[in-house]
Amino acid sequence: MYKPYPENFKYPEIENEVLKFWKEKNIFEKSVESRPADKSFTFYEGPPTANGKPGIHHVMARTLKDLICRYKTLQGYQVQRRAGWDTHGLPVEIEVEKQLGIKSKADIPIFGVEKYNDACRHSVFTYKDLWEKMTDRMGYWIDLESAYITCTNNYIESVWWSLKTLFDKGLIFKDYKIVPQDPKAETVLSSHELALGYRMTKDPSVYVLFKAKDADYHFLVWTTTPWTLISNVALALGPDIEYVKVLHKEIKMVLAKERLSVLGEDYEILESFKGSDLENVEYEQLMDYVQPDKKAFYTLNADFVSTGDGSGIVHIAPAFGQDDYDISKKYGLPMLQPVTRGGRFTAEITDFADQFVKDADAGIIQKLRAEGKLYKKETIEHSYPFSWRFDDVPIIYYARESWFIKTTSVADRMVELNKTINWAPPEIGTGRFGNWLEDNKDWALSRDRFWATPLPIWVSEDGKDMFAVGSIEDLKQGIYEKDGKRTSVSELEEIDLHKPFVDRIIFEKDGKVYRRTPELIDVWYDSGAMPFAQYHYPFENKELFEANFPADFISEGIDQTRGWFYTLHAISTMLFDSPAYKNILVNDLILDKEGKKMSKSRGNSVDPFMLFDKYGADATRWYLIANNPPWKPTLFNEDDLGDIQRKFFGTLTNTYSFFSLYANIDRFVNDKELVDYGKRPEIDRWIISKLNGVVEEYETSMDVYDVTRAARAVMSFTIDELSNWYVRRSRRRFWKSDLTEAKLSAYQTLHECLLTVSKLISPFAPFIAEDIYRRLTLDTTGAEESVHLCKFPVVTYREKELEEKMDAVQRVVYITRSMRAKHNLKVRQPLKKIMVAVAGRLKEPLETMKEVILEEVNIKDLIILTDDSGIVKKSTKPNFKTLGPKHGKSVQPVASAIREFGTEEIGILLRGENIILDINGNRVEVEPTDVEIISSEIEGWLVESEGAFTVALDTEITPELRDEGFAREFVNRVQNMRKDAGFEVIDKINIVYSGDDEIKTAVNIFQQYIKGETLAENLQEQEFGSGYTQEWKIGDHNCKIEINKI
RNA sequence: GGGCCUGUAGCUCAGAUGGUUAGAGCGCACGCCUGAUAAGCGUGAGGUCAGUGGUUCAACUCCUCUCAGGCCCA
Repeated sequence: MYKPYPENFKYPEIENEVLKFWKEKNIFEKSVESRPADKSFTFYEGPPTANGKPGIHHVMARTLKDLICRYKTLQGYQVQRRAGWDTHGLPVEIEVEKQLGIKSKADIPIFGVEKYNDACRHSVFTYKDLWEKMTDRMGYWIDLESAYITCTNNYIESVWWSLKTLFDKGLIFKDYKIVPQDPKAETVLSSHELALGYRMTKDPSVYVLFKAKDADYHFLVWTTTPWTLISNVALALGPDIEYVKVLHKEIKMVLAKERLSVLGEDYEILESFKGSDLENVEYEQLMDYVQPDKKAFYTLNADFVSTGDGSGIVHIAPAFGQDDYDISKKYGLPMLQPVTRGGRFTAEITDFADQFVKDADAGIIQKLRAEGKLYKKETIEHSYPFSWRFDDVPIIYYARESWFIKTTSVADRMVELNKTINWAPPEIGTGRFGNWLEDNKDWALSRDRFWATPLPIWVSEDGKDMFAVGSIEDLKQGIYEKDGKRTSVSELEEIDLHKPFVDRIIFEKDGKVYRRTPELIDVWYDSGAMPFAQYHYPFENKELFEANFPADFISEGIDQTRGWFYTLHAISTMLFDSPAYKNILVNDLILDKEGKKMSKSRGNSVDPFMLFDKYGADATRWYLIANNPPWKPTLFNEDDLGDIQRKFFGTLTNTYSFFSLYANIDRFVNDKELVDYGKRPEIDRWIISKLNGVVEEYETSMDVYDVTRAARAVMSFTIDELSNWYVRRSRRRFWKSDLTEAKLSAYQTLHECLLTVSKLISPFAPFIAEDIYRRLTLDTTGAEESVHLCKFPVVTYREKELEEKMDAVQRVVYITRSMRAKHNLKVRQPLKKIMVAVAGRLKEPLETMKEVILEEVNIKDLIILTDDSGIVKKSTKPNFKTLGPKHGKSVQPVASAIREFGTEEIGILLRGENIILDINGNRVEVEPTDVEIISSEIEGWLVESEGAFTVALDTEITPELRDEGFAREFVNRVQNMRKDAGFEVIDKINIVYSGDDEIKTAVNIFQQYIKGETLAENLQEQEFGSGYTQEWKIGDHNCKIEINKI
C-alpha cells in the first residue's frame, strides 16, 4: 500500500509529523552513528549569540551548513555536528545595561561588577529557546545538548592556554591604538556602535598657515578639527603630488597645485615641486603649549595624502588619528596628548584647560586669527559619528594603550596557508579575505569592559615584569584577596574565570606583587579559539581535537570575513601553523524585494517562523538555495516561495500521488525482482538514463559546493523530464492492461525515479524527502528506516544515444504542436501525416520512435525524409567554430562562398568529400565539418524549421479523420462528465446521447473506441433517463449526453 | 578614498574554455489540453546584454575607462 496524500494537505503539517518521527526514532543520532568513525567529515559550527533573535539570514546560513552535512552523510561520512554559543562581549553588556537602566560605563563599578556580570551571565541565553525552536523547526540537525559555551571555565581555560602560548612566544605586547571614544561615558566604541551614531553635522573647516623655519614662506594646511592643532607634530605631503609656492595676498605659501582653487583667482606661482622634494623641511610649532621630547615639526611624505579636498597638506597629530599614529611610528615622531579620556584639555593648555575639546575650537580659531596664522575659516557639513547613548556628544578619536597580538609576524604564513583553503566562491578567498591578510595589522586584542574572557596577564606593581597564566592549575599558585582577607586560590572551592574574581588574585614572586592587567579580550578571540576550546584542549580530549582539526567544512555569512573566518585562521596559524578549515562556503546578505537591507527599524525583516507555518521549512530552504547562488545577495520575495511550493513540491507530490493511485489499484509492491534495464521499454530506459544523468550532475556540483546548480538540476528533472514527459507519456500504461512485465517495468521505473529524487533532495528539503521516501518504502523489506540513513545513489544505467533520440523526438513534437497551434488545428483532431526532414544520422533513431511522436501529436503517419528524397531543399550554413581557427582574417569570404553552395556541392559534402574553392586566388579546402547542412524547405508543404529539424504538416482533414475527431471530442465530454458526476476512475457506465447525423455517424463508427476509453458497457441513442445529463457543443454540432453508473 | 561583488526581458535568474537568431520561470495577452488537474502545454508581445573605447575574422563573454547598485574597510 502506498499511502496517498490527502486532498489539501499542508506541508507544515507533514513537516511536524516528520519532526516527531525523527525524534521518536533518533534518526539524527543514527545518521551519525551508522557511518564509520574512521571516515569522518569535520564540521565547525560558528557560535551565534543567543541574546538576539534569529532571522531569515540565519535560516540561510543554517540551511547551507545542514545541507552540506547531510550530503556528506549520504555519501557515507560520519559528520559530528556540535552546536556552540557565543556568550561574551558587548552585545550582551548592552542588553543588560538596557535592562538595568545603566547609563554609562562609569556606573558599572558603582553598581557592582559582580552583580553586573551575573546579570550578563543570565542574559546570555535570553533567546536560546527561540534559537533552538528555529533550529529544530527548520530541520537543522546539530547536537544542541553538547553545545560548547564560551563563558564556561573549561572554555576559558583553553583560551588562556592559547594566550599564554602566544605570550610566551613574545606575540603579545602593549601599544597605542587610536580608538573612537564616547567622551561622556569614557568608553571605547565598537565599530557597530560607531555605525549607529553617524549623522550630518557642521564643523569648522579651517586653513592654517605653518611658517617654515628660517624661511619666508608658509605651508597651507587644512583641518576640520582645529583642537588637534595643539598636538601637531608634523605635516604630511603626498610624494607624487605636485605642489606650488605662490604669492597670494602678500604671503608666500605652499599648497598642492590641484587645490589652488582654494585661493580664488588672485595668486602668482613662484615655484613648483613634487611632494618628495619637500621632505624634511622644518617649520615653527603652531601653538607651543606642549613641548615634544623627540624631534618634531618637519614635513614628511605619506601615501594617504589626497588632493580631493583641503590643501594637499595634512597636519599630523599622532594621538588623534590612526593614519597619524601609523606614520608617527614610521618616522619616530613624538606623541602629544594633552587631552583627558573625558575629552577635556589638560592643565598644560592654559588657555583652554578643562574645556571640552570640541568646544575649544572657536577659541583656538580666534587665537590663531589674532596671531595671523589663520588663512581662512569656513563651515563644512559632513557625516560624523556621535554617541548613540547621549544627545549631541561627538565621538573623539583618541590614543589609548591596548594589548596587541603580533599577527604581522605570521602575516606571510597566513597568506600562504590561505592558499590551501578551498573558498566558495573563490573570489572571497583571494579578494576580500586575501587582501585583508596581505594588509595585515596587529590584532588589537584588549577591551576595557567587564563581561568577557579576562586577559590572563599579571603585571608586577612596578610595571617592569609580567607573565601569563595558562591554566587553573597555574592560577592556584596565586592568592585570593578580598576585603583584606587573603586565601590561597588552591583552597577555594569555586573558581570563576571572570571579573571581578580573577582581579582579586595576586601573585608574589621574588618579592614582587603581581596584579592582573584589568583588560578583557576581544570576543572574536573566543570564537576563533573554538577548534580546541570546544574540547577543553589541551587539558582533555587530545585525540579528539587532533582528529577533528582542521575542519573539513565551515559556512557562515560574508560578514564573518574579518570576524570568525579571520580569527580562526589567525589563531590556528599562530598556534598550530595550520589553517583551521579546508573548505568554506560563504553566504551573502538577504535583502528585501527592493534590494534594501533588512532591519527591524525599516520593518522589512521577515519572521522565519511565519514562513515555516505558511510555506513550510522545505520550501523556505529550497527557495533560499535554488533562487540564486547563496554567495550572491538574495532579493527576498515571498511570492516566489509560493511558486516553489506549487511548482516543485506540488509536482513532486502529485507525481507520487499518480504513482500511488495506480500502484494501489494494481497492488504493485516493490519486492519483485527488477526488470533488467535493458529489457524495459524505451521510455523507461530513457527516464532512468536521465535520472542517472542528474545524479552525476548533482554530485559534481555538490562536490564543488555549487548547491544552487545541484538543486536546480533536480528540480528541472522532476518537473520537465519526470512529470511532464515520462508520466504524461506513460499514463496509459498505468491504467490500461494487466500487470504484465511492461507494466511492472513502468512501476519499477517510476518508483526508482521517485526514490532517487527523494534521496537527492534530502539534504535540501529533508522533510518532504523523508515523507515521500517513507511512503515509497512502507512495504519494502530491508529498506532504510529513513531517507537520511540511505547511501547516495550509485549511477547504474546510462544510454546517451537514447537521450539524444528522445531529445530529437521532443523537438519534433514541440515543433508540430506549435504548428497546430498556429493553424488552429486542435490536438484532438487527428491529422493525416507529417514529414520530418533531419540530418542523416537522426533518421534511424526517429524511425524507431515513430509511435511516440504520432501519439503525442495525434497524427496518423510519419514520414522521415531521406536526404535524397528530392523534395527536401537544403541550404548551408558556415560553421565558424571550425572555420575561424583555420582561416582567421579571411574567414568571411569563405563563409559567404559556403552560403552560396547549391545541390551539387551539398551532394559532395554529404558524401564526405572535400570541396576546393578559389578565394581571391587562394586555394581553400572546405571539409564537411566546416558546413552545417539544413533542410529548410519541403516543396509544396506547410513547413516549420528549427535548427536541424524541419517538419511538414498535411492539414487536409478527410471525412474519416473528421469523424475520428468527433469521436475524440465525444470521449472528452464523457470523461469530463464522469468527473463532474464524481465517478471513480474504475466505475463502469452506460451512455445515452442525442445529436445530429454527423455526430451519430462518428459515434457509430467509433463505438468500440468510445466504449473502451470511457469504460462504457452501452452507448446508445435513445430516450434520456434520470442520469447525469449535460448538453455540449462539438464544433458546430449540438449534442446531449447522459451517463449512468452501472 | 581603498578593496571585492553585481548590472542580460516589467520582475527573479541561466548563459563551459570568445563562434554569428541571447534563454528559462514569473507576470501580461491569446489559445490549447484534461482518467495527475486550485496543475499542465503552446503561441505572442517584451532585450542597442548599463555605457564607452579597445583586442579579434568574430565579444553578453577578454582588456581600459565611465556610470549605477550592494557589501566590507578607512
